[in-house]
Amino acid sequence: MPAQTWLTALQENGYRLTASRRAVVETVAATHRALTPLEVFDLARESHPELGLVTVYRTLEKLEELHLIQRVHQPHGCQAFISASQGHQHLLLCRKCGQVIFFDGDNLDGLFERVIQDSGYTIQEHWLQLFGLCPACQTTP
Amino acid sequence: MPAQTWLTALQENGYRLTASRRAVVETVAATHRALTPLEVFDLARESHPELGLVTVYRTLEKLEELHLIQRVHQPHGCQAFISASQGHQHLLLCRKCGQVIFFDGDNLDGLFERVIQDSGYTIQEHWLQLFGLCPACQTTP
DNA sequence: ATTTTTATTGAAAATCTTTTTCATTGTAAA
DNA sequence: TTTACAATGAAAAAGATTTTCAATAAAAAT
Ligand SMILES: [Mn+2]
Ligand SMILES: [Mn+2]
Ligand SMILES: [Zn+2]
Ligand SMILES: [Zn+2]
Repeated sequence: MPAQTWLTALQENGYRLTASRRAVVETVAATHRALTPLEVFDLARESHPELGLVTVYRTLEKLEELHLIQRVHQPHGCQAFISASQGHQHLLLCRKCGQVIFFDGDNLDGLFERVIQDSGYTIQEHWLQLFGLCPACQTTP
Repeated sequence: MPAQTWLTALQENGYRLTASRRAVVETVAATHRALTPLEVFDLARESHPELGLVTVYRTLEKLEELHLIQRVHQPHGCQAFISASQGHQHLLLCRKCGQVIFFDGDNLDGLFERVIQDSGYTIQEHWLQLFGLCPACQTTP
C-alpha cells in the first residue's frame, strides 16, 4: 500500500500533514514485517532524526483507528503493527525473518457450524494465523 | 482441571509446595475465563491476604512452563492466562463475560495445502480463535 | 502575502506493568 | 531436629506507554 494513500486518508479525516507523520507512515508502509513502536522510531529517525517516540505512538494510534495498519499477535509479543490488508484476511508469518503475507479464502463455515451446535455460542469473529518459514528462510538454516 | 493435579505437578518438577502457590493455583484452576496477573492477585488474596504480586508472576511463569496454563490473546490485551487444554485445541471466547471453552477437530489441511502452494512457505504452527457470545450472555443484553 | 487559529510536536514528567534484588522465612531432605 | 536452600514479599529498578505543557508549524481566514 503506497504511503501517499495513507497520508491522503489522514488528511481526509481532518489530521494535518506533518514531516513527522510522513516519516512514520513511510517507514511502516515500506516494511513487510510487523514493527514495534520502538522499531518504527529507530527506522524513521534515519530519515527524520528530530522525530519523537511519542509521535510514533500517536501516529500508529491514528493509523490503526483508520484501519490502515493492524496489530500483529505473536508468541513473543503483541505490540507490533503492519500495513493492513483490505477486507478480511489472515496472516502467515515467517518465524525466522518475520516476513508477513496475507491469505484469504478460508472456508471454516463447516467447523463453525459444528462448534455452534456443540457449544451453544454464537460466533461473531475469528482469528486465524499461521506460522512457518518463508522460501528464503528455508534455504538458509 | 483440579488444583491438586497442578500442585502435584509442581512438586514432581522439584518445586516446593507453599501456601502462596496454593492460593494462586486454586484461583486459576477454579476460573473459567482468562485472568491477568493482577486479577489473580486480587482473587487469591481473598483467601490468602499475605500473597505478593511478585509471587503471582513467578507462579504463573512456572505453570506456563509446565503447560498447565496458557496465555490468551485478545483484542484488548494478551497478558491473561487460563487453565490449559490437553493436546492441541482452540479457543472460543465470550466477548461479554469472558467465558472460555475449548474445541478441537479443525480440519484445515486443505486450506494449508493451498496456502503452501501459493506462498512457498512451510507451515509449522497455527492459531485459531473464535469470538462470540456464550448461551448465558445471548439472553441478557 | 500576512495574520490568525488551533492541531501537532517533542521533552519531561507521570503512570503502569513487569523484573530484579535481597534479607527473611518456610519447605523438604538429611 | 538440624541443615540446606528454594521461596517469599517489600522495595527498588527497569521498561513501556501515556499525560502534560510550552513552543511550533499547518491550514484557514483575511
Ligand atoms: Mn496477542
Ligand atoms: Mn488446530
Ligand atoms: Zn523468512
Ligand atoms: Zn458470556
